[in-house]
Amino acid sequence: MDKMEVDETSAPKEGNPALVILVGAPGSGKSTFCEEVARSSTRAWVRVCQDTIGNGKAGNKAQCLSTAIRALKDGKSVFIDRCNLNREQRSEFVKLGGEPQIDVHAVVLDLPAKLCISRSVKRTGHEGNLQGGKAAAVVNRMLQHKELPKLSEGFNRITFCQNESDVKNAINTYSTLGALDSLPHGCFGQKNPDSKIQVGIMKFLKKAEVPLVSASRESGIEDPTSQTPGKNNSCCTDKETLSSIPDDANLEKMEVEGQAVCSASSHANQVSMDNIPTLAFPSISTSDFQFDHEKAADIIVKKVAEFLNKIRNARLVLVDLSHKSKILSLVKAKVAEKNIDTQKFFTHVGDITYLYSKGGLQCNVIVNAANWRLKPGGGGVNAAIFNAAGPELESATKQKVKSLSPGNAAVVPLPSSSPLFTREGVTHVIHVLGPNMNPQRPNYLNNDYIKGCKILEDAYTSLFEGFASIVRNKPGKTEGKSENLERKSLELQVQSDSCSRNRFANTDRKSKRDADHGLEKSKKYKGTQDGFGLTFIDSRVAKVDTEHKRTERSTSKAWGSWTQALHQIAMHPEKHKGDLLEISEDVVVLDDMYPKARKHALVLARIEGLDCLADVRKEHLLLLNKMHDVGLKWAKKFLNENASLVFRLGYHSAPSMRQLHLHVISQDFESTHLKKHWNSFTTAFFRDSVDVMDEISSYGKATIKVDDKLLSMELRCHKCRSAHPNIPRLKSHISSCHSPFPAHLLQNGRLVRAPGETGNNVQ
DNA sequence: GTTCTAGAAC
DNA sequence: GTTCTAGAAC
Repeated sequence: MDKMEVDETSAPKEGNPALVILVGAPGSGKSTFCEEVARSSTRAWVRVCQDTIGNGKAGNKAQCLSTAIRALKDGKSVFIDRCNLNREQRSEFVKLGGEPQIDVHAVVLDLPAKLCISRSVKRTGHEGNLQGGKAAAVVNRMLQHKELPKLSEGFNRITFCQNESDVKNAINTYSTLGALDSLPHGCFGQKNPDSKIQVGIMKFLKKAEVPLVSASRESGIEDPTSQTPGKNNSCCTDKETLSSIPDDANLEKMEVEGQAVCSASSHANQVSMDNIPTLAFPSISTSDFQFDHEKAADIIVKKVAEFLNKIRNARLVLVDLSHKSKILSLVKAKVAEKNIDTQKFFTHVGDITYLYSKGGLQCNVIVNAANWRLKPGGGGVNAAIFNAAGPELESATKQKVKSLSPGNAAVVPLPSSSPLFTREGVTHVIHVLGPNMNPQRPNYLNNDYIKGCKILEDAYTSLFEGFASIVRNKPGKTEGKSENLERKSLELQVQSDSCSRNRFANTDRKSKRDADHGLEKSKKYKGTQDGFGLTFIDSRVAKVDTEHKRTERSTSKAWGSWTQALHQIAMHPEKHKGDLLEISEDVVVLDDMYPKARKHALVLARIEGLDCLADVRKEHLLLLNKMHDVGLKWAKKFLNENASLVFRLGYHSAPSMRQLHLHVISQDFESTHLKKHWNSFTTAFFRDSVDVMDEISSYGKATIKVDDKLLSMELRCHKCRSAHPNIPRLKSHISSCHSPFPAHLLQNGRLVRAPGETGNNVQ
């Protein structure tokens, strides 16, 4: 193993203070857990309990945080004894582990709700005053919103306990943790991490939460508490989880595949470095764009050195697929001549989309060698990253940027649903476009290396600055005691050399926004930026812009800029191909960008001038029929995937988005995006497609209910018609309402179900 | 204190 | 349409 690739000296020091964040509902036994461990442990444990922190009375999160900080400073290990049932509640505590020598653990007491409730109901004199009858409701409610912790949140170790024997084992594990010991990193004891995904598939995908137990074992760290699989430790009873540990056979296989596999000891090393924000990047332009390797290597080393001089709490990794990579060897050779910290910059051989799961390297941010359209496909890194990240990256990218000029970078936060996020812990992708020296590709620089080098330097500057903006705004685990200093120095440096289009303002809030937009060719600034050899992009943009203005003028209703998206798609579906479910002569079908239910698609009319239901006349009847049929077809397709759904097809009386569109929406309304829209889908404001067609054919016009009262009506369940005080309460009701749909919806085919599903088979 | 919403900005 | 957040409601 090359010394540069892994630094042997950074193995976790033994005996780190541990920050153990308990996760569990009231009655799950958090306090008991802490007390039992503290009683028999030789370590000094401090239990931070929100229920008692205010002089024996309930306190707040801030008090818990400051108590925890104090205890950790004193070298004590800390239990955070509060429910911590969702990521957000945990995040600030996880950040306390910013000091690399603190191990951040989660212990999840994921016991049956029944048990928690019965314990809560029975107990008296509970610290949090949660006991008796109201406990049941509270526990139930809390468990509805539980989010199990993931390593990607910043935990070094997570122990899941699903029954009392698991809890016993975990208590034992922590009780016997001496002052000088540390526990293996990774995920332990989760029986079925995601019940939606088959275990076999998880195995195949090499799940993100690869337990690192083998790593520390093999690296010779003696750990009295780490046990042989299945022996005494709940964490190791899960064979399926264990099987994803790269054992010898797996290692061999990965070598064959040409994947980088660090030795097991490197896993342990990486873990200790995981606290540092890490950027993994491929060499830009040296592959398909045929940029001279020697020159590129010089630029990489120069830019890396510049960046590392500015920012201390970050790490850069140059990644290539093959051990034979010429650019890696060149860069390694050049780095060796320079005074560059090999812990802060090293090379890695492997697939950039499997850095953590296959390479054990935790990288928060990865760089994509993108094309100017920011489209998936092509090949190489771009194809690999878009493939691995799933459609989430494509839509997140599209939302932020349309195109990229050479030398520029665009930071795209990765939605947490993306496999790259869940499996690899990648939070951002930075798209970057380098100079092209390949005559076969557009914008060929005709061997002009003066221009080429300048653009390549700009590309690295942009992408590193993009990374800096992420580090600065989302410090994550780096946010520790030195946070303020670090932030300030970073801010000053970035400000002092900020280029004209990239300004960071002083206030947190503003700078966050700026950073989001700073480095990229955002939609807003598109066409106004200077770029190299990019006239064709800009003229294309200009054309679109004038088109906007023209169409805006032609319509009577004043549509704002954000209302145009659907219209643009209807007029130029080919430009949005990747986002669309279907394109035909008359209609375009797409998933609603912000689905208000488990399935929510739109069927768009493609003719110009048909903006909303009010515009529909008899001559559009055929089109309406077509839209309905296509909507029905897609509803059926969705029903094939999930027969329990029920669909309703209809139009909003007064849509917010221009261009007539038919909603095909499942009636579960199970979506985080459903907020104030409830009444627009469940009152007469929503015009069923079948009714609209009838009205048009009978009267030549559709009934439109634009009364504001409809939208501001009380919130009533669409099935049982019960009223609810607010959206969250309504949502929790509809998630469990088994009433049949009201009679009028059952008529005339207003509801679309799977054959045989009558809706009467409720339990 | 926390949850939720309304209204402005985009 | 969403995002953001002040301040109302609980």
